[in-house]
Amino acid sequence: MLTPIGNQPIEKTPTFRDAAYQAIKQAILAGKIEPGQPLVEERLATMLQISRTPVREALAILEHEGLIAPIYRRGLFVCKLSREQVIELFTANEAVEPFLARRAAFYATLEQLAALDLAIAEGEAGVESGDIAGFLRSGRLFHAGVGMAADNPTLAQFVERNEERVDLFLMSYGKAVDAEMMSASNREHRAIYRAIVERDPDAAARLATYHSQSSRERFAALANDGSDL
Amino acid sequence: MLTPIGNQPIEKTPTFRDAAYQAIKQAILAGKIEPGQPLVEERLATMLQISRTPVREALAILEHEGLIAPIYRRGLFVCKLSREQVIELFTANEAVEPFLARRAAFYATLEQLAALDLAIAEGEAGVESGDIAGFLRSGRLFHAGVGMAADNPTLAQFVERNEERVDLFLMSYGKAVDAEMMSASNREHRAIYRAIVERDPDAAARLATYHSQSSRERFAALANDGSDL
DNA sequence: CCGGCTATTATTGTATACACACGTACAACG
DNA sequence: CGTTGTACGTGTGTATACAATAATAGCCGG
Repeated sequence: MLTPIGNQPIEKTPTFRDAAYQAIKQAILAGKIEPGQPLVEERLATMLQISRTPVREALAILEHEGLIAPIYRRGLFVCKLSREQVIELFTANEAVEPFLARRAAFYATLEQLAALDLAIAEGEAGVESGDIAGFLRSGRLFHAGVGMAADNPTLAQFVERNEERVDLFLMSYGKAVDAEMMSASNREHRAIYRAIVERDPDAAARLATYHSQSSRERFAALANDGSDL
Repeated sequence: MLTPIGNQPIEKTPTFRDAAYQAIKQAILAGKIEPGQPLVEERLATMLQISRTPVREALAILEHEGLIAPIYRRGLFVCKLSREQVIELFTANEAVEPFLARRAAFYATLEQLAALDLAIAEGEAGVESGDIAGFLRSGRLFHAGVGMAADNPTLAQFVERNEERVDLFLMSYGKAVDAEMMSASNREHRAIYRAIVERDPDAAARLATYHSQSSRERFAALANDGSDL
């Protein structure tokens, strides 16, 4: 929690804006909003039982985050990134994840390790049941967890935002994500987790590098044959 | 410029919100708003000759960026980070800057190199004239320039945002930033620049690592003796 | 049947109005 | 003299009203 003065925690703000931000973001990431369809402010407002004002403020933030984008006086749309933009996001994470994994091996608390374990388990469950959105969510949970364990909220948040945008892309091309890719990703997550548990920073960093790169390569390969990517 | 569909550039949105965002952000970064004093929406609105609505949307974004923070129903204030939070930002940049410098050595165009040169010159001028805000601004320009040259806007923006927040902190303790620190920083910038010009990725990355670390250490040392840090 | 023009509608962008909470000043009271 | 309660002002948080523009439907002519 960010504070104006020093870092003394302040009371949470129960504003409609924050609630709308969370609700809309979750709706987008859960795929409940058809990509390509506009996010109509009035509709969102009535759904959330509030007025357009806080909805607009929430949307302004989501736009700044890069999840949605406006066409002037036409509406806001869920972002459809280009292949190049997605690869850029993968590359960005490549720079950060090894750093985070290394630090996580130093600083992770037992609770944080448990959270990682849980995220991996959820991912494996997602593969079993073929729940792509759930699988992707667990992946975000894992990477965010590593970020938190690395004791650097700034970087953790950065990685999480990138993952969100990538996942949003992958979801709209859900058919392209196959079980083999998902389980490969899970295996790599578990390997990173083990290195962190064993407090082996070099291995954690190395495995994170490998995971980042192969994620990007898996995507690039997929995007090359992909019909409409 | 981010787009909803694919990556076809769209017409710029001439909204008051964007104008307010830029204006307020610049005002904050130029130190024109006394830290500790609240940002009163009505005042900002009358200054910019617009209503509170777009001002509020701009402020919501700035809050999300971490430049300002609210106290519920009391107002928005320019963030005063703690020493730990600033070090966290330095650490975050440490993870990213070598990566960017390395890539910049590969991808930088001549125009981008010229921009870097200009930024460094501006920094040296800032040291001469003792213009701390100008010096800091040129530093942001340099780092943002390396980010752009590295052909990864996502990472570039991340570094720039972190720099902004750090600089905001340094400005409020302006007296603590002495000429020796500034010129050391400039020297390191120029060294990185040279490595990029010579297309030497390893040297660029190494020098960027050194620069990031010594920046953090300079700050930490300063924050340790500093009277009221 | 189809293309172009106009009227209507829908939705954004902005302004204004209202409600509520917090801070302050001052008075009443112990 | 200190404390408490209350009235008032300031400013946020939210709702509503208005303006401008792009999409759409209807209409007419070919």
